[in-house]
Amino acid sequence: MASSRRQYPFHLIEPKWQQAWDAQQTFRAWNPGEVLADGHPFAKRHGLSGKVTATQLPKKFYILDMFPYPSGAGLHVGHPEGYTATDILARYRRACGFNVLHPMGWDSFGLPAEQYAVKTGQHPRKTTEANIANFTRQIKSLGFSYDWSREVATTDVTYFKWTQWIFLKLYNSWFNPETNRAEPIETLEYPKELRLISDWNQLIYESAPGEILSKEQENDFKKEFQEDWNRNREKLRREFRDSKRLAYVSEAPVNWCPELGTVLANEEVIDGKSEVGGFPVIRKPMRQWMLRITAYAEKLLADLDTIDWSDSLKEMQRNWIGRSEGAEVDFQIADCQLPIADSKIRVFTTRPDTLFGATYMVLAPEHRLVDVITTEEQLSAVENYCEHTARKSDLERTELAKEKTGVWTGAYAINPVNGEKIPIWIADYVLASYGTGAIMAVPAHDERDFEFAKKFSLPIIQVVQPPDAKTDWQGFCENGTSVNSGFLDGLPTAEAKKKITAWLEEKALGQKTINYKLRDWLFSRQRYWGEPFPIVWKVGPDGESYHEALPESALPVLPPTLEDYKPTASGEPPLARAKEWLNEVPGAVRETNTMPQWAGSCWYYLRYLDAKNAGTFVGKDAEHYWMKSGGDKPGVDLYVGGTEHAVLHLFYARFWHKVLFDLDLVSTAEPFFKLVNQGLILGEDGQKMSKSRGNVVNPDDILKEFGADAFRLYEMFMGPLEMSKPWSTKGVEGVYRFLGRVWRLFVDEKSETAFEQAETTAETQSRGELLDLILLDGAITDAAATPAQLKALHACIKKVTEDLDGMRFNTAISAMMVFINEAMTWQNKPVTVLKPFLQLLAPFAPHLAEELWARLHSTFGQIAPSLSYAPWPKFDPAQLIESEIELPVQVNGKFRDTIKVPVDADNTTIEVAAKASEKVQTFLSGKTVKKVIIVPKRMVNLIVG
RNA sequence: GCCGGUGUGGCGAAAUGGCAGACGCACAGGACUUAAAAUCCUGGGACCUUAAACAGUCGUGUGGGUUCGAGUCCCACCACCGGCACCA
Repeated sequence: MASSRRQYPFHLIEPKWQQAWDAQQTFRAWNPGEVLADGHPFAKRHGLSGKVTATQLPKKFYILDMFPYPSGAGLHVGHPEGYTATDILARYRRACGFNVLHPMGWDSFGLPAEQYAVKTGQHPRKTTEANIANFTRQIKSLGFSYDWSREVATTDVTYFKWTQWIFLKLYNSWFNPETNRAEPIETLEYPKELRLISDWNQLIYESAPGEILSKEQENDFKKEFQEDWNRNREKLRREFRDSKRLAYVSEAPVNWCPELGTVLANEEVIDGKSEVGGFPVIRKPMRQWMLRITAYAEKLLADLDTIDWSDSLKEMQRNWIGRSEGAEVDFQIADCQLPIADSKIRVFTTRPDTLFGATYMVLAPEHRLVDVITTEEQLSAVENYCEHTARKSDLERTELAKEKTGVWTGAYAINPVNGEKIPIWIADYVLASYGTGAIMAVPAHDERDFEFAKKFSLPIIQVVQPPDAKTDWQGFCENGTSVNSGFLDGLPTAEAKKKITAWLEEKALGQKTINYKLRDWLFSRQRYWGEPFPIVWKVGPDGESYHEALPESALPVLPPTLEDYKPTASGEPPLARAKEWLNEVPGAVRETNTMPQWAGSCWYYLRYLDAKNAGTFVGKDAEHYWMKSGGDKPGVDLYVGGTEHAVLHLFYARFWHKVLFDLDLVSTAEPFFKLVNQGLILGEDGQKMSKSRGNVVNPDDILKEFGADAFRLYEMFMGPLEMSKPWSTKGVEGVYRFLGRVWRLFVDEKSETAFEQAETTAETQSRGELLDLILLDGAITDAAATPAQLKALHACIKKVTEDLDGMRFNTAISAMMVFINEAMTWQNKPVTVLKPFLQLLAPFAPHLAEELWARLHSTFGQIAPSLSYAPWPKFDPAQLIESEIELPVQVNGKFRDTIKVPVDADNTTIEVAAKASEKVQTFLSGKTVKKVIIVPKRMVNLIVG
């Protein structure tokens, strides 16, 4: 493939500068309190030395990439798209004088390494390390300006120790609805009967009000109470406490894949089958760790308004949270002999105004009361139905959505507004997990209820009149006016909702409620290659087991060494195989689940701030400087990554961050101020890149043939960052040619020929020195620039600067192409024009720019200041001002000609000039000019009739 | 079904309501070369006229509208991509 002649010796230039940046730690970012390296270009630029304080440091700019999972397949061309965009901006911001934090790391826990371990017995750490090494090589070969001293990997013990530590924080916190924030579990108030024995007098008074006890009686009471306490209350207190923690245990149905012998996350299940292997997945209840993310639903929703994310992304998160306002209403079960708690069915509805139209009720098949209310005659039918639906997966339930199914329980409920007896059905179109798991069915004004009612011939009563009389009221689900609704009649929907809700509250039949689709986060996986929980299980005096957190001093909890990484035959996680490890803590057994891959990525952006800190997850000063006090924007200034993480990662990370914020461990409510999703890069055929399609492009191949600068430039030139766009290797050649033209603008052609000849015969080792054979073009001088040259330069500065601010990389590159196309025609090339141009090019093609920058300086006997920290060129508008401008002339709105007029010409002059144009005259002849529209400096339009 | 995004030459794309197609790819012609590659120069939306050009007409998914003027703003629709999907 690489047969054609190189445009320029990138194969020597790129490694040369990558090594130089590495050796000088050019891109090292400095924290407050750190001692700057002597002579570091950052120190020179900002006139700093020695130990720096937060106030001495310039403004921070935190620019972050979503760190990759280091897969065995290596980098694909999609990764460098976002990485290049952020790198360009990082370099640009450095030139603008910011203290830029631009780190990289590895989301290295994950299933592939584990599955490889199951197959081969190779420890996942080995696979992971090899993959990280390969990713590092590939990423470094692209010349990104990462501060590698801050590299983190979620699988590093020094990292996941703090992931476990944060888990302990979650475990040891509860969400206080009164203060509306997470608090240490110690602030939890227990119900009266569970309070600690802190005040005997109070206790004695409460158990025997009005009595005065003798000393003896009091002692007896204390003894008895203490014994009773020891028997029961400690356990009850613990259960109460555990039920409030942000990390808690529940029995939840999970996606169990018998074939793989593991539980899968929802996102790993596609169409009811495992993403890997395509094996069937069934629902199975298992003991699981959950995180109480639902407590943060409102904050996660409200704070979206404070961050600069795309509307579509915010919308996805809003949908995920699924907030809906409505009311809960209690329906009395008719002819009911049950205890009070069981005698009512509570429903959630967003349309309480339609209550008069409720003609039946539906319970989810899993609803608690199904067994209780079903009548003798209906028993077998109901049992049958429940059993049938239980066997269906979620997918089957929705797939069969077109055809509603259900069965009558034989029972009735009383509609609280009109006392009507309405039948209670069960149907799987009602989900147990949303709302109360029961609904009031209003078939006239709900599509699903309407369908169901038609199928089972249930009554349909109109209670909403559509605003347009022609609209059919049957199945009308929007807002209208209440009818057939007693005291609501005539009210528009919004008001009817308010009135009925107030009425229900007054009668204690219901209340206004807010419901969320969001569920708590299932946080445990039955895997080996994840963070072990810092949790042990103990057995209480009653023989029941309970969980307990390990102390911070027990961190990190390391995973055991195993021979076999498969889950046990009984379906227990692989960690259960390590008998010794399991029983390491005296009197306790370790938790054998591990955390999901999302755990590590929930806080890595914080670890970067202070990656080496052994004493805490992130130092306070570093956190405060980078996240809050040091810059214009709170949190990460710019976060770039793919849409595939639009909900999960970005949602989970926001949640953790908010908990840490509540616990006073971070200083902002949101982690990522601005977020941009880069678009997908498709294959050359316009299809998604995939091995099976055979359209995958390997960056290594492109780099080898065209170099890193061309690769970077092409990825940015393809189109707007956020769009999906197809790859074109021909397109790479185009920008590669552009870089070649830049090179030829600067170098002497004869010397390059000499270099090429020398290179073919040279030893490999000495090839780097051969670069010295290449000389600068003699036309480059320190002569003054012409106005035309300055105009070309400043037009370019303006466009590139504006486009970088707006992240329009493709048009910035085209502006540089325009400059080069013009500069190629110059006989004299003033150094004062070429230097600023190289600065503009530097963020995009840093290796080539550095090389030429160094040559320009050395040729003119100067020592080159670091290009990476050279102040960004200033645009001078004076250089673009012209004495004459071209104006388009339209006749009746159609373009006919252009005229040249002085830039400050008045309207009369312009009108005369426009009418004088020959081409225009042909359209004016025989007609009168009725109106002249002149937009200063833009155009002229003559209206004729 | 709902939500979001995108529709512009052969292709990737560009255009604060003001000369549509900058820049690049591919293509064609020319220069250089023994030749090729590389490089440099030139051309190019469609149609119609023409020896050629000039001029002209049409042209930004479709149909309307606002405006002196619309790729851009408004209304309705179509297609493709992404997300959600019985959430009461």
